[in-house]
Amino acid sequence: MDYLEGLNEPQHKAVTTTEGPMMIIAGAGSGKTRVLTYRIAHLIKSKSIDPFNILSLTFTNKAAAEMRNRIEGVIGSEARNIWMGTFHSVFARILRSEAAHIGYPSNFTIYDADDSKSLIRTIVKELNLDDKLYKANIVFNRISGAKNRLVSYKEYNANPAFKTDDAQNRRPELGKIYKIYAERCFKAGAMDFDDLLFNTNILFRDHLEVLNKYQHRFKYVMVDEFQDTNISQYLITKNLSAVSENICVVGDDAQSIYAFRGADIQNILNFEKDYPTLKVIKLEQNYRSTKNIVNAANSIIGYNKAQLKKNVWTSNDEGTQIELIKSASDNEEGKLVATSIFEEKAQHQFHNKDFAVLYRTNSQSRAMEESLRKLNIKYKIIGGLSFYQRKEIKDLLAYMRFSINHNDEESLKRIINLPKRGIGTTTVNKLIVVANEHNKSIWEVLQHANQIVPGRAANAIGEFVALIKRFAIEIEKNDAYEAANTIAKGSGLLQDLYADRTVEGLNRYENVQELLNAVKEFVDNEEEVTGGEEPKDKQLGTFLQEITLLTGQDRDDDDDNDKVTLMTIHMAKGLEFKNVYIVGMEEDLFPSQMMLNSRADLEEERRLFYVAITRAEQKVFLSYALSRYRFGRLKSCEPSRFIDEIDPKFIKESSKFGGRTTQPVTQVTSQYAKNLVRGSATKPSINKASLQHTPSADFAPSDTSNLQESMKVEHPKFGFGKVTEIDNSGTSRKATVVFDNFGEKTLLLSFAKLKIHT
DNA sequence: GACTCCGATCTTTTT
DNA sequence: GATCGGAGTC
Repeated sequence: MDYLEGLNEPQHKAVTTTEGPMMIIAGAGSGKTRVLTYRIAHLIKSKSIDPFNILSLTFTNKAAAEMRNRIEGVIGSEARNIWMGTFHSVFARILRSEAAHIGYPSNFTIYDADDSKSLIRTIVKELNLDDKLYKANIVFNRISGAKNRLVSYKEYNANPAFKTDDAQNRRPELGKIYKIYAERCFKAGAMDFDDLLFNTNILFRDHLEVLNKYQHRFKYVMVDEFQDTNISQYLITKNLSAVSENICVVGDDAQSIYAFRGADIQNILNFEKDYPTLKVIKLEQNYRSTKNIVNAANSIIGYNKAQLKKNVWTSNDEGTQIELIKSASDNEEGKLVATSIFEEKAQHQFHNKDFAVLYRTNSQSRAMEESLRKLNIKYKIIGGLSFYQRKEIKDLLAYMRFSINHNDEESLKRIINLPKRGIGTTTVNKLIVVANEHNKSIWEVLQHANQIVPGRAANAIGEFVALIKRFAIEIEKNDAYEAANTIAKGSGLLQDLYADRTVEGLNRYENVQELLNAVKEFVDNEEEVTGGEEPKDKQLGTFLQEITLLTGQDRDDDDDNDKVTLMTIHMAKGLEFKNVYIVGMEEDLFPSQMMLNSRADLEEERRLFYVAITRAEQKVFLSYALSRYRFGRLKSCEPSRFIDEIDPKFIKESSKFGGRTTQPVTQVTSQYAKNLVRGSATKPSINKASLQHTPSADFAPSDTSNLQESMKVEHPKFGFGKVTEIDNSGTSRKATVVFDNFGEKTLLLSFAKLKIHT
């Protein structure tokens, strides 16, 4: 088989070992996608397995589509029949055809996180609970966590452990909210993201004949990014492959970064116990990065205790050291990074697309964008506030959703008075309360509105109902594009936006047009995204499902590819770039203070750092600022502890930018700008002293320029220690310190946070 | 019921 | 620096 040529030994084994349970531990850059692709091709070509019997779960739909293309290149058009996609999209599809078994309509709506939180807010209000205490985010996370561990609201309320736990957190009513939330979703014919997995589990648990059907269909199951699956997902795959036991999981424990949404690293560590005959293959050779990058990454991840043994290595070139860029403020950081990209491009003939800027939080993109724009460097942002979260888009989508599923409460609330029809919140709330009290569906209540609300509102509702009925017929009869057009025009949304001639209004109008284009593209597009046996249908409902389940990377449909990519580190999973800038390398930002406060999981943050660095093929830049705007306030920052953790051999300060005298910050706060407009402005309150590097009140590092051997020092993280060696030989000074509790460490003096004790 | 203005609050990360 | 909700007014 020609496709087997050029594989190294473990890769070859991973491709050709097809039977029985198997785990592939794939280090960063070890050619995992290649292995997965060829493995499927091999199953079909050499083992004559029907593509129809293969299920491959990937991290993004885009990855699935690309893999399908590559397999098609090897085996031909048969590849179309492989079931491929994300957990959510594959099982949403299965749930649609099996919905009746669990009492759902097959046209159920999928609630995104915004819908879920909005519903939670409504419930909290209805129960007269304190919305400061029962914040939508907190409640939602709690419910989500329960569902991901397969705890139903009944089990939740029956288990005293949850009760006492909630009571201790001063939120005793959480169980009640969970119950009402679940009931309301069910009544609205809606599933949230977690329900897609939760209900699949219920379906398989309670309907063995259904499980059996899929067990026999999916004779070979593959799971990519296994380290980021949660218990719910794990159980689905385990059940599906219980008959054939041909389950192959691929993952890297060092890249597990989704514990916060229920991913359980124990899945990977316990897999062996569940499958005693498990074969384990390790892919340890890195083909992506330079030696310097691989070794630096290894030196970081070495600090983690929880990990499987593996030895990632590369035969690639040595490469250059990681460069450290220091700046006075977040705005200057943007400037320096943009300038650096500009210069790298000029010096080494790189293209824009060879660069990625990675950050911990989405809000960090702003400063970068500004600077890149100023230097005329094209960029694109992956993730963040997506197109589909814009108000005008959500409004139109809500019309579509409600026209398909007349009980979708969240969509109804969005559109019933949009454009204004004289149906106010008082009326809507009354209707919802009546529906819930009499256990009637919203749709039913709407049709008898005249018995509940005054004549004028009732008339308006009557017209609204007629409108929706018209749309429903339209959707039934026509393809998605025609239906979407009718809805956009018939609802009055399009005219409303057209009438608004402001810049924002024009923008919104264009966005809606763009959405309609996307529907058109969907209708025209012959490609299948999810795979499976049915011919692709061009119904509006299918379009809606696809866009709700798009992952961040899926949404990257920019035709102009030569752009610098900006995204969070989470979004960068599975991608690679020639050069990577990791910005905002500051304590409390990365590692995130929030993460450390809420879950105390420094190791996950470190894995995130590991993921970020290993995206790069050639060069890594780390950047930190000494001050940064957060919550509209300028705060001083200290360099991240992660910088210290890199073995100094692999890192150096950027000769171009390190230590340059920096501009004072001239930005003013939004409050100041507002006051200025009102004419009541007081002086801008930028404190110049705050620009100086003052890590924390109780730990002020000393000037290390006169640090000498055998001096006693203190470090904020490592505690007390003694200097054993000062190294002045290189471009930057280094000190070796033996810490009382942490042993010997070598620190770069120019940014070492050391306090000298004389 | 619609509209406007002000202040509070928030920011991890995502399907 | 954006969004949301509440209060006040038409």
